[in-house]
Amino acid sequence: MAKGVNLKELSHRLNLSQTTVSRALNGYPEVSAETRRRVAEMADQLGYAPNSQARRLATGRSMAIGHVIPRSIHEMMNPIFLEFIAGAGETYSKHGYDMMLSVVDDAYEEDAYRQIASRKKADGVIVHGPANDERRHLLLKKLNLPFVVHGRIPGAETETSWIDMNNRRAFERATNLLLDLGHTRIALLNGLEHMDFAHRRRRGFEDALAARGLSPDPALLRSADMTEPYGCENALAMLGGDNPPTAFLVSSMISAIGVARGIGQMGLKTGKDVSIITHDDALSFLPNSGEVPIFTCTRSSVRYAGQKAAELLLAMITDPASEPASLHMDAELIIGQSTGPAPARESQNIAAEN
Amino acid sequence: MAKGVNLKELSHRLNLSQTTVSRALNGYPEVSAETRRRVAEMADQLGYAPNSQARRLATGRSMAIGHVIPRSIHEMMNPIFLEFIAGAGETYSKHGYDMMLSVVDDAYEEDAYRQIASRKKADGVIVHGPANDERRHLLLKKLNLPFVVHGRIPGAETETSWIDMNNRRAFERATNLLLDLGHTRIALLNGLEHMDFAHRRRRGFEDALAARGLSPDPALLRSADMTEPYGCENALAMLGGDNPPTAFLVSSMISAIGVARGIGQMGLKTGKDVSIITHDDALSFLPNSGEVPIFTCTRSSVRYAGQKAAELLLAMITDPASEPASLHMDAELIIGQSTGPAPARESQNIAAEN
DNA sequence: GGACGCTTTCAAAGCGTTTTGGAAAAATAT
DNA sequence: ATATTTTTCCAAAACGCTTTGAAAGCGTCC
Repeated sequence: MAKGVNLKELSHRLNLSQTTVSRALNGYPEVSAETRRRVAEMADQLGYAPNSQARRLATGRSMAIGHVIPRSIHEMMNPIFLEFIAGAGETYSKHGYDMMLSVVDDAYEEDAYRQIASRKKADGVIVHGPANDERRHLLLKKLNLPFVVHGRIPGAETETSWIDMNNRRAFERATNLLLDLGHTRIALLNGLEHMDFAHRRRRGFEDALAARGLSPDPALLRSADMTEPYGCENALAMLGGDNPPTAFLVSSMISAIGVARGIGQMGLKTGKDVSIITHDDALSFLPNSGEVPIFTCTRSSVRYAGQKAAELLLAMITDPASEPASLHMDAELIIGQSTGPAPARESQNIAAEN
Repeated sequence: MAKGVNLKELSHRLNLSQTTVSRALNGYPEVSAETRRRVAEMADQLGYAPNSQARRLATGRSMAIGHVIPRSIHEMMNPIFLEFIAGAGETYSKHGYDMMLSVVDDAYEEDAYRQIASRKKADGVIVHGPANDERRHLLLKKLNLPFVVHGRIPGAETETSWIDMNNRRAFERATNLLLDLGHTRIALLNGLEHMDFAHRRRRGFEDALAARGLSPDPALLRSADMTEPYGCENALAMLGGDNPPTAFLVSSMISAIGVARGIGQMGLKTGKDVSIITHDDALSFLPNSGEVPIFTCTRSSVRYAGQKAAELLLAMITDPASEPASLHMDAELIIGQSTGPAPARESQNIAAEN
């Protein structure tokens, strides 16, 4: 309704001191029920809302969480990231925090963190997409800026707070499923393997193979940005080769869709001639959740991860003395239409079947 | 380096007043070159960075742009949105602005705008995904909060600042291309038509048909959230019907991929048996840009739109007296592999061919 | 009837900037 | 040598809130 009413004006109208009004509004105990009521009423009537800059200056807390994202679009700056953000944003709103996004040139990423710390732009940050040679956590520790990692930083698992899915285990289980179905020539279309999550997925894949005495064929391993054409092109190339795979393990639904397209173009049938298992981040615009999902998948809600990461961070900010905490989530393995038994070709030597 | 140096401390070390130091750092003219140099040097050495909250309070400008996004995921909260955000974010960083994202329950959307205004959380906002019965602009005008619309608000085109692509014309041209190729049974898989952009696309489609004396078959019109299954399911349903379409006009690459999948499942070939034209927002993880793109498309970079919208808004904030401005962009019509002449079936009456 | 405790209120001092209104110093003009 | 302008700097007042430290009011206990 009314505009520009500040605390001074409001307290003046009430014949009260700013102190009392402030206390009344912020729920401090040392103010009588009657005054509190009066204050609330008048505040409502005049449409008073505290200026956030002033409050932030006075309290020394910025009530904002920073997310810095490098401008170049790699693995991270993709729909998965958005879904995570959405989840985190919900939590922030619920707790009265703001979300601050900084899109910066790659070269200025470190600078962005420094500024957040020195100019007090945020009370904490979320670190996205940790790489194998991650260093951001060192900087953040130095800056004394609370943070939570989405993913894990190799070698720093115990000294940082993070939330991650069990990537290794998910891909191990997926690979086992394919092996159980009789597939032995399995292609892995992974994300960029300098990223921690992709690295772990690779390990899960290899571990599962190794457990059955198999080792991956380098000709069937790929690592790249998870686009749709990436899936299609590699499916075409591999299926057109002399010793084609009978199954694909894919790191992202988007690429899996590409693989399916490639399979179709070769005149083959997904789930019959060639199997696909993909990881499914439960993105809202790529639902894979029918009664029988299109893709057999390992599924883990990245939106949920966002919510939890935010909660973790907020708790850290509230209690700075708290120990690093972490949340390790297991992905569900969900059977869909894209997998089936390995086609019986020139009987490959699958001896160790039980 | 050093931490917690504030202006007082810094000026003390320099034997200068806060005024002078502030002026030197902010590039005001009334300070000698020599002092400016000294100040800069010491500031650098002590790692001084002005506290943003304090600065904001003093200047009365929050140096932030707000984006409020309702929590429910409709047309908007999708990768297209992210790409727009990325574009806008680049511009903000370049100009020293922060981006503030608010993810709120749908019921609190209006509240979010009110808070941004009353608590001075942002100097302006971007309005995303205007609907046919849009009302947010009225609220924002009342709140006196500068804003730029991504898209157009029907009926308020001249009194608001906006940036949009020419949706109607893009779909008109796309439809004409199909008509020129001999297609007359064209399906339209549109976005949610209570959104302005979808509504315009529909009009472009209908106008093109009407110009050739044709009218759309209601059985071939769909409007929904632009997911992948949406494309596939409708392709299957329509192609399985008695009078199937020979071409699909689709509002999003994601759904177009679904359509292609459906076509494949029917044992048909995209670009030969059935044509597809889609709108392509130039999303980074869905490249459609090979020498001959997979999909014939109308293309318009939504990231660029984000940059421009941000520039527009920043200009409005700098000069509040400025008139509403707008940017109307035409989409490119790009020929890819997904279109071809209409298959000669039981010779439909295509008389008006020239 | 004074000391004590409890509740309720307040004046004033921050928080860390920018900005206003001068003033001292230096340069230029008369 | 004095008057006038220009350059360079400063002390203090915002900005709008929270918080500290103190005091007023009031009932109660010896």
